[in-house]
Amino acid sequence: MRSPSDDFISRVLNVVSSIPAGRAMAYGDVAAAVGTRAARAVGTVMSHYGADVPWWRVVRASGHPAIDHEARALQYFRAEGTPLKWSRDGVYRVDLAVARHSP
DNA sequence: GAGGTGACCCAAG
DNA sequence: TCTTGGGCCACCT
Repeated sequence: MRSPSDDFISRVLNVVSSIPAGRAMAYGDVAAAVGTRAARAVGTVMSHYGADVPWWRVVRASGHPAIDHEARALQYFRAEGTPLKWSRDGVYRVDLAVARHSP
């Protein structure tokens, strides 16, 4: 049973799960990969269905990880060797210039 | 069918 | 570099 809505969710999960370790994509890039501009919808859907996909590999266009999940994502990034850019205040962001994955 | 919400994006100051 | 405001799309009630 695949409702049209599930199709959107399945596409998002499929793209995210296709991101190799050590790389990352922006929400807008995932949205574009599924044929839409709904970057926010990607985040909303991931918040409920992202438990089965590497959600930490999806970050904002600025390189910041999902809000309230920076610490959780950081552990995965360090384990996978994802290129990070550190700020003086202890905040980090993914170096999409190097880690950006093209679908 | 309509309105509100959200793990967002972009441009300007 | 950081903050503010407006806009886009899909999901839920």
